[in-house]
Amino acid sequence: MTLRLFNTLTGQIEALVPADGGALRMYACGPTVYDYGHIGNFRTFLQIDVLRRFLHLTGVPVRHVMNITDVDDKIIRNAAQAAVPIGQYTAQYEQAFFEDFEALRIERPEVLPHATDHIPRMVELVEKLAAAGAAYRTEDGSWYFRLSAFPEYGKLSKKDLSGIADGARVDLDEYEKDSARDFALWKAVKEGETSWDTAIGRGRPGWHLECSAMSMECLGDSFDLHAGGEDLMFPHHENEIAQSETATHKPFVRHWMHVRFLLVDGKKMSKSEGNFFTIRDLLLKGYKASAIRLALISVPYRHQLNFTFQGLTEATSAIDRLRTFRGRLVETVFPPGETAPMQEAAHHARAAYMAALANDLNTAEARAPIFDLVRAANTAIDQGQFSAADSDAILAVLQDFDAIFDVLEDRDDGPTQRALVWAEQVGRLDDVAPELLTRHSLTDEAVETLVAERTQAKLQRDFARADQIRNQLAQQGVVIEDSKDGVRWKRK
RNA sequence: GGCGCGGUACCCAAGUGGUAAGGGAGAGGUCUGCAAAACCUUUAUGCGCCGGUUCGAUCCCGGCCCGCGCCUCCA
Repeated sequence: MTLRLFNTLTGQIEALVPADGGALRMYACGPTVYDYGHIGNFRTFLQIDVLRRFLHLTGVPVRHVMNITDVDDKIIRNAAQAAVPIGQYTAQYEQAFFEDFEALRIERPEVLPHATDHIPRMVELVEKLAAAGAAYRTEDGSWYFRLSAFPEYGKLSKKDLSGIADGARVDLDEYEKDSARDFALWKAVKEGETSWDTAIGRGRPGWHLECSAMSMECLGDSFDLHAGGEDLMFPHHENEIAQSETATHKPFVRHWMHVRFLLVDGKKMSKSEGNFFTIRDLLLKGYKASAIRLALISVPYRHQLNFTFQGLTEATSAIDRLRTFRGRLVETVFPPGETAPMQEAAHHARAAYMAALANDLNTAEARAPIFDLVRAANTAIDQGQFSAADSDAILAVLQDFDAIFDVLEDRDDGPTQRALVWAEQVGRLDDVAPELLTRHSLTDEAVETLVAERTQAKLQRDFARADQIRNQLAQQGVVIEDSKDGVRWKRK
């Protein structure tokens, strides 16, 4: 099954296949590690994770490169304020970023280049552009890209910049950019700033240059897919195309994927609006990592996602339903054999699920057949028309579902515990939801003991005692479920 | 102003030229000592408004209203 994915460059939904028949070579613009990542950042990374997981599920090997921008204006400014070297400053946020990555179960890209490790490649690229007459140096020692050298500029974002590109030239005496739209390739050193001494002078790379240099170094002059948030389309990706294609005279990227923004309560997230959330903020409020993951991927990547706390709560309930169902299949002993309706239902669910994903990664549509299957199977089980092979077939479908969504296994405790430890370290315990602190006051063994005592009480028809224990456990976040096959409990 | 996206039930959210997936929430019921879980039933003659094309439009075309994003650092 071939993935059909919208291509920003052509405006069409097109098959995404490796050009050379080997691994699909993809590049995603990664984080600038100057602060904690927010849910908007992670929506983009999660959607890219859905893409790579689907490629894997369909047997397409992937070589995925994501850069770490570890030098830029904000980093230099913040590191100076903290009076530490930028490498020390960025290390803590890079570590935090990957902790959040792991909490959300985002798969690690194959290659994670750091900008500061690839300065020579960037310098080479500037030299190459300068030789071609497409880059020039200003009096202060900065280098700019000459937009007029690349007539196709604007082809990705569909902007017509012809009127601006030919705008008024300024006198050479003013030592300014030749054209207002020309963008910086290399920024000359300023007093006290981190810089590199190179053949093109002392300074540091511009952001756009970093991505061109590292992507081509890791993936070749032309590669299959480049992904990022919609805001990067212009000017960042447009500039990457201009630099790269001017330098190589080859098509830079065949397929461009842009993830639309996440809104919070209908508005773009920003610190000034007060609707700005990091993953850690949500974990401390008591939301589960799996719920965050599901909420952020359930709306297809080409649609705006309006993030709300209610949405997180709904995702939590949806996950509970799936986990409960799977638990039922795993724990129940069904009679041997298979039933035609259930085999058919399983087959149909998988086909519908895969087709929805193959169609431009429609995650919302992909969920539906899975929930249909849950209902059909639960009904069949209740009616005693369900066999062991049906269970196996459905578990296999769930496994494929989880190969993308990855929420069925309850691994939520780890991220929450780590967030609590972090909150203590950085002095944010005041932001922790109270129930989170009491939730884990009971060990599994203690719960088992109480559950056993309650079962005993029930056998003796001492329902008052049994209910008392159940209430006590509920207050500590443990839910009890009685069934024919025994007592189940889970942490809420 | 330029470019682009969206407006579907109480909420979230797919989708199709032939009469509306799924999730959540609510209500009633089955089961249960009672709950929980699970299942069943139920909640849009309707898909922003007005025209047009069509045998037929929520889905195509035009206009209007409303919301949002990008155009500057930004996922």
